[in-house]
Amino acid sequence: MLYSKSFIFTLRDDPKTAECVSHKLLLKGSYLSMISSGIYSYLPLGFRVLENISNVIRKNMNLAGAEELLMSALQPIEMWQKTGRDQVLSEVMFKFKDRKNRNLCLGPTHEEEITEIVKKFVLSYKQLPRILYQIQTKYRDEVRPRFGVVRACEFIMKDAYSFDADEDGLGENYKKMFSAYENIFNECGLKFITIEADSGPMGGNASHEFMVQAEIGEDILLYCEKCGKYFKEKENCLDCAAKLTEKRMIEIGHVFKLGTKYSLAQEALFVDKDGARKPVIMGCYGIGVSRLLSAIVETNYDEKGIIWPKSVSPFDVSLVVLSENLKDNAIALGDKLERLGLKVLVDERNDGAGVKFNDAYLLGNPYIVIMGKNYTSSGKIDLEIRKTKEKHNFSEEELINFLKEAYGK
RNA sequence: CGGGAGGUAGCGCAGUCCGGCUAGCGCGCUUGGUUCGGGACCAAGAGGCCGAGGGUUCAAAUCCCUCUCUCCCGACCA
Repeated sequence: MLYSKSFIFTLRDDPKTAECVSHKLLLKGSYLSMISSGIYSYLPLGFRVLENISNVIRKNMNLAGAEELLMSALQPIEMWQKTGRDQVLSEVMFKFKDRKNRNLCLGPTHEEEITEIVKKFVLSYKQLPRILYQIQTKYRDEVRPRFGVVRACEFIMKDAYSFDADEDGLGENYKKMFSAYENIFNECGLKFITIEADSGPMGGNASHEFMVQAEIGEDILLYCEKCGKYFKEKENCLDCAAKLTEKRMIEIGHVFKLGTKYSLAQEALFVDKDGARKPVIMGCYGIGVSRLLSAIVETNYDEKGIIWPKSVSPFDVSLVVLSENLKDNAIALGDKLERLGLKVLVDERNDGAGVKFNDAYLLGNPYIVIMGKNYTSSGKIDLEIRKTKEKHNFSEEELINFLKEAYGK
């Protein structure tokens, strides 16, 4: 992909409307475009990262035996009346009427809808257990949207729902999802912690939150420097009694054991082995996909810009060409790398070296490859690792082998 | 929803107290030339209903009123 043909328009100055690091860098790097407060469009770069995150999630959900579907965002209010959550979530729902005067909302979450679907098809214990998930846009009329895509009114969420015939089954699925989440966040380069949480308006009897530490975190946990443990309560460390310090945390995922709250209210019943009709036992598991964009940046950046983990970066390589007469060579090298399955952004713009380097640092792709006077004089290509700043001087063949190895190609 | 800060060119800002504007500056953009391994230089250009509406005044970006949008702190947050 050629830089000059890409929809990449970095800003030189920090955007004024952004205060926090991730929001600033995502706007500055033209990953996002703000439409209104809490409403964002993902530009091609941002969309690439979103897709990469989604694919990490898909891979791990599928491995855990979950099946992907896509539910409607448009929902009739009546669906919510059975569980009473039309009242509970009334404030956050975007509500309106259709031409037949029917009350609709844009789904803020999907427990009710998935329960209606499962109720229709799952009639026997033989059809259990199941895990279904989707990656879909949610709508919440937030009181105070903030930090860009961290808390937005329209956002992308991965929501999964498990269905079991008994508590043991739920326990197993809960564990499966829990460890899938650990894999997902690890692969996304996030240093997360887990903590037991209240289930709040979701209902249910057990839940864990996955959190990363960041300045802009909206939740506060107490941290023990000695034990490296986090606590919710304002006591001293339960292990070593040391004083605790406050840490701000971003919630990136949340898993809940829902039990029968929804299945009872919506009469999602199945016939068990003993012939009795019983409510299906549910769990739900959410990841803020668009929020991860911010969370990853918030925890992976330096003074020059973003440092994407390899798993989610928009490109694998920023190939910077510093001489106009090397353009063709660079494009040829880019093609070669792309045929190996690498994503390469060839910066062949007629701009000074500083501009190109700074943009490469800002955009944050893991490898910066430089073709310039070293190539002209000795056929050598420079490579800089964005994260470690480590530099190499390679022949073309060495470079290709290095990148092949780095990406297991 | 309470408190605070803001809205002037695509982006970042000055000007607002103390009215005189035919509204500036930097970046970016266009054209030509010189540069070309670290946000280059010269020359010539284009680009604004000064957030919106009303008022005061000979005269409003500037003063007054109303509204609106954005950001921050807090409350809230599946």
